[in-house]
Amino acid sequence: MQGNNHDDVRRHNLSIILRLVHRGGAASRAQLTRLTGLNRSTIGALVAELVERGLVEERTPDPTKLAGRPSPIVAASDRIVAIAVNPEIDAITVGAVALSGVVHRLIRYATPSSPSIAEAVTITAGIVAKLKRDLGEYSIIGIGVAVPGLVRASDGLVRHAPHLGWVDEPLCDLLAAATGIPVVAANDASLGVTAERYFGSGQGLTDLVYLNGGSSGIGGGLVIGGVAAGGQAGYAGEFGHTRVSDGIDTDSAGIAGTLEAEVTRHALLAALGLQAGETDADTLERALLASDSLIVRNLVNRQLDFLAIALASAVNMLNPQLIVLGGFLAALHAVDPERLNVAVAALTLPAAFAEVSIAPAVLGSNLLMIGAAELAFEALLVDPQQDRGNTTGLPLLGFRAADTAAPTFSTSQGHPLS
Amino acid sequence: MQGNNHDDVRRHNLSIILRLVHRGGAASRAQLTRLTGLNRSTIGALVAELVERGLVEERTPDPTKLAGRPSPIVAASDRIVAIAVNPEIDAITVGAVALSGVVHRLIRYATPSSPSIAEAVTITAGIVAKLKRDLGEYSIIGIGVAVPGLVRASDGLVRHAPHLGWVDEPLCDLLAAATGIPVVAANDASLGVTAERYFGSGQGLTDLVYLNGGSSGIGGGLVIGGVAAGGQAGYAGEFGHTRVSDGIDTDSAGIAGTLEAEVTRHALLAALGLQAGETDADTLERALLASDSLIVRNLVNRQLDFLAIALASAVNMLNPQLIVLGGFLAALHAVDPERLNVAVAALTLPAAFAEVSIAPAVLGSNLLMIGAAELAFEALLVDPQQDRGNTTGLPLLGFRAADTAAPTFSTSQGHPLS
DNA sequence: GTGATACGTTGCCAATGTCAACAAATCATC
DNA sequence: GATGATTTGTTGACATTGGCAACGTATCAC
Repeated sequence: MQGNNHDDVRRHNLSIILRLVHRGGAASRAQLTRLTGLNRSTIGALVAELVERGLVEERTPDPTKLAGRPSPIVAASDRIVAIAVNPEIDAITVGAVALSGVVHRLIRYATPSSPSIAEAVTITAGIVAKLKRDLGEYSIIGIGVAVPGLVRASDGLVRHAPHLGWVDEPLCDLLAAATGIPVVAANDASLGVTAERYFGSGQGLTDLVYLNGGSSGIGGGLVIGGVAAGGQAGYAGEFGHTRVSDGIDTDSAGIAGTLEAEVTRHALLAALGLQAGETDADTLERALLASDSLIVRNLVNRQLDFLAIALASAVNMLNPQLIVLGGFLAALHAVDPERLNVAVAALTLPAAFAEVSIAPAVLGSNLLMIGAAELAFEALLVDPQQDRGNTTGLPLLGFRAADTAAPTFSTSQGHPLS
Repeated sequence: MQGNNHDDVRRHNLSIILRLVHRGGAASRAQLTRLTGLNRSTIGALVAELVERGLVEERTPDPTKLAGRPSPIVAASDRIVAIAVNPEIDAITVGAVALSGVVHRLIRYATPSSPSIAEAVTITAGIVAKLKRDLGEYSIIGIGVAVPGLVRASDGLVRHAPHLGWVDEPLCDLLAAATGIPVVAANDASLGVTAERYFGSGQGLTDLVYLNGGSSGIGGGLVIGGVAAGGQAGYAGEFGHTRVSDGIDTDSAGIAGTLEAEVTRHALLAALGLQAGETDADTLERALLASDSLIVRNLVNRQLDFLAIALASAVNMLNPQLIVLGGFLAALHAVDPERLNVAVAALTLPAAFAEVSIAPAVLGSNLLMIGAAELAFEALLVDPQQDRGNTTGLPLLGFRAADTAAPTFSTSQGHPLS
């Protein structure tokens, strides 16, 4: 229950403009005027401040067919960069993502075994140090980490990452100390839903359920009423432990009859005769679609029916607009979307089912990079004036590398923003 | 994505002060200063505006033991009134609830049979007309209806109220036309969670799950991330249709093995040898606690275990701080809270279970009156300046009865606010 | 009664968005 | 190519609002 003062208005308006150009792509000043309802002169002043802070750039107007004075294009800067990190069992992936959506760098560092927390921090810090040098002229405003496990929202403590064997590890503090850059972390599936919500199949929706099927289990994330729902401590979205049967098989948490116990990637691979380590999501989907084995088909149907029970629970409880399926759940869905639809319809209230869609995730391998970068950008998007009070005259947005060697890009590719 | 201007700041600040004194009870100006972070002079100006609009009243300071000038007490007005309506199968209950929390009137109109939509509107409009006369000097700002069924949030259409037999009834429009007062409607359980959240056991919490057990089934409501989660169309919270077993019994929607199919008030009453129509929630709870029948105890245990499955799904999915149980679910809980706790713990992730509590609803029979009134107050709380632009000099907040007959109160009782 | 403390009130100030008038840049038409 | 219509950026005056400091006021402790 905080009161508003003038600074809040300015901050809010700057925040809205920055969010619009970051998430919606470049927009003309005239478009911003219409979208925000603010006055032309106000937009002019706000954009000027964002330009001065280096957060957006103004480009010459696009040639348009309309009469009238052309409006300059406002685009999020390529030079404001977040570092996205995703530690996994066999590799650590690090990306440098600009506010504009451009992925400047994408580095996958394979590890011989599942990294300990110390190894993960050391490896990441090393990659970050290199990125600092390479991206010397860019402002690195933060690091976002997508963790395959439970992450406490308040301080980024990794409560339990079963896959990696981490328990109660202060990942954020360690990585911040090792790099000198602010670090935020969250559950990977929560970040997946963030990415899908802003840049994927959930654009513009307010009530969104995301389920991701990974090799170690099923996780998910929620957007409810337009806000990412983390729950009290950030553990929301654990769909894998939803009860779907009276079976006795247990999941990773030792609970019987859950979605994660009944619907597994492992079982699908085994039925197909594929090796776990060598099969990515696309390969699995192609193999499932190509298979004419009755055993495989029966397994798929069985898993789809269990999945439907969990989705039905979510639909009845949350009345979402869209359910997004990622990982091997997307592959399952691709085999027989109609079966899933019918099964969910049979278990839900007609009114709630009427306007829900079930769709595969559209963002591919960059999903977690985009989500983790978004997490790191959030502080800046909430308050684009973070460096106010700075009297040095220098931009203080996050860390600025001292080294100014010309950057060379190994990867440079935009979000599917437009 | 709307921009802020000056009016928004003022509106927001007025809104916050009004919410504080409405939901938190009377507060001194000095307290408001501390709570909002606003300046003393600003609080003075804002409170003066609210007083002028008749929304709050300033009282002489309470005698305090502190040194210094005493601060006037700001309290929500008794004269700003919302009308709460709850149609049920055997009666229509109408209450007149003041912004201060005082319940000026509470009228239960018994109906010989389940009312049709036309009957419900006519009966309600009659009671409202009488309330208008009786409360002539008061401003009636709106009507809130708690409907036992699915209500579309966008326009208050009653999609399906199985208990009453209503399908796609434009209740809000009909009642607004019959009374001349703006009407809003929502699902009764959603309003229950609103009431519990602001005035009951969920005060100050941001993530809250509410399940209510009624004679016709099990409904519920959610507060997620501090906002009431209605889902895309307002149908969220239908916990009754969560799958809890592989059983073949079906619920009111024809779905088998759901919470509502396995956990019923009817079965409890039958085991106790009680009549449905004559047993209220308290009586049921006392009978359950007093019973030493093994059959009853086994049934209770069975129902508690099924309830635990549904609650565990909610905990894993939503990571709430509190689960509130109302109606006969509170009675079930009272019999053996520990059994329920243990059963939920066994089905949830330890991290998510660690900080969740399961508690009975504390608001009694006034629950829906308070929730429905809150729904009607919401527009005023969002924008206390609703009548700006009014040049007549008269207060235009909602309807003002023409008749000024001195009101006599049949019921006058405060919320459990303080 | 005196001082300390806490708080309301008042007048001035700074920040911000709005508005209206004007300038600039484009398209359509002649 | 000149002209008008249209759209938009720019500029300066303006209104509104909350912050702030000085002052006044009401209580308590001694």
